[in-house]
Amino acid sequence: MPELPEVETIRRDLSRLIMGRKILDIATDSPKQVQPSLVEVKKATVGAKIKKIERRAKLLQIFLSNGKILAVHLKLTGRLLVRKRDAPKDDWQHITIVLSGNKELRFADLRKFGWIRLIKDKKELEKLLSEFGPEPLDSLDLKKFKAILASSGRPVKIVLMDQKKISGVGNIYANDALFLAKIDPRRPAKKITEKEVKKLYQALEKVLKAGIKFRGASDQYYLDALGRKGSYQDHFLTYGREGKKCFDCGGEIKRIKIGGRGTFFCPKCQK
DNA sequence: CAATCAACCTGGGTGC
DNA sequence: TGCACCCAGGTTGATT
Repeated sequence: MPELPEVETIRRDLSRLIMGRKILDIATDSPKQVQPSLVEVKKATVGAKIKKIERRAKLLQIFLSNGKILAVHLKLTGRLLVRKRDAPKDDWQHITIVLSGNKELRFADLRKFGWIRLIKDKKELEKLLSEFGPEPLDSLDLKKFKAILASSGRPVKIVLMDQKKISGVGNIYANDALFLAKIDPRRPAKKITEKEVKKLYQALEKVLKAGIKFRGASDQYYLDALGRKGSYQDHFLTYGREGKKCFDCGGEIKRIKIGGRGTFFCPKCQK
C-alpha cells in the first residue's frame, strides 16, 4: 500500500515523465473520486501545463501553470500510471487525464478509496497540508520525535502511523522500524526510553530510505508510474512474515491487531 | 479533547 | 460448485 517511499517513487517518476505537458481532457467512470466534480476540475485544469510535482506525507500535488493544483491520494490501492494514449486500458482504471504528446496520466484504483482533488490556490493547499505532522526524512528531528512520542499514551505503533503527528508512515514501515529498534509495538509511546527513542528515530529513517531505494513495496497492488513493481517486499523484516523466523533471533514472528490493523513483530526480541 | 469504530470498496480467501 | 461471510488497510467523520 502506498506509503511515503511508494508515493515518493511515483513523484520522482512523474517529474521525469509528464513535466511540461498540457492537460487536454479528463474523463472518469467513478465521479466520487474526482473532487469537487469532474466538470469543475476540467474547467480549472484543461489547457494548463504541468509545472512541478511535490509530495507531502502520502499526498501528491501536481502544480499547474495557471496556479491550480491537483492533489492526489492513492489510499490503499491507487495507482498513477503514465501510458501512451492508445495503450490498453489498465486494470481498475477510473480516471483518465489526457496529456499532450500522446500521453495519458491514469488513475487506477481497485478499492476506489483514492481521489484526485482540485485545489484552487496555495492558501487552500497550505490549509490541507497543515494537518500533517513533520516529514520523517526532512523536518522531523530527534527532538521533535521525542516530544511527539512523549505526548501520547497510545501504542507507539499507532503514534508512528498518525499522520497528524508524523507524515507518511503506514503499516509496513511502522512494523519494520519497530523491529529494527527492538521495541514492542504495543508499548505506550510515552514509556519509550530516551535511548530507544533515538534507536527508533534512526530505524524509521533507515526503513524509509530502504523503501525508496527499492522503489517501494509491491506486496499487493502498488506499481510505479510506468506500471513496474518495487522490490522492498523482498526485504520486509516483519510485515507479512507471520509464522516465519525472526531474522535476528530465529524466534517466530507473530501477528496481532493494534488499532484494528495487522501488526507483525517478534515477541522474543521486541521488548 | 482523546480514543474508538464504522464507513468507504472490491477481490481473495475460508468454511459450510 | 456455490454461496455467505470475513478480511485487508488510509483516512474521515460520527460517537463515546
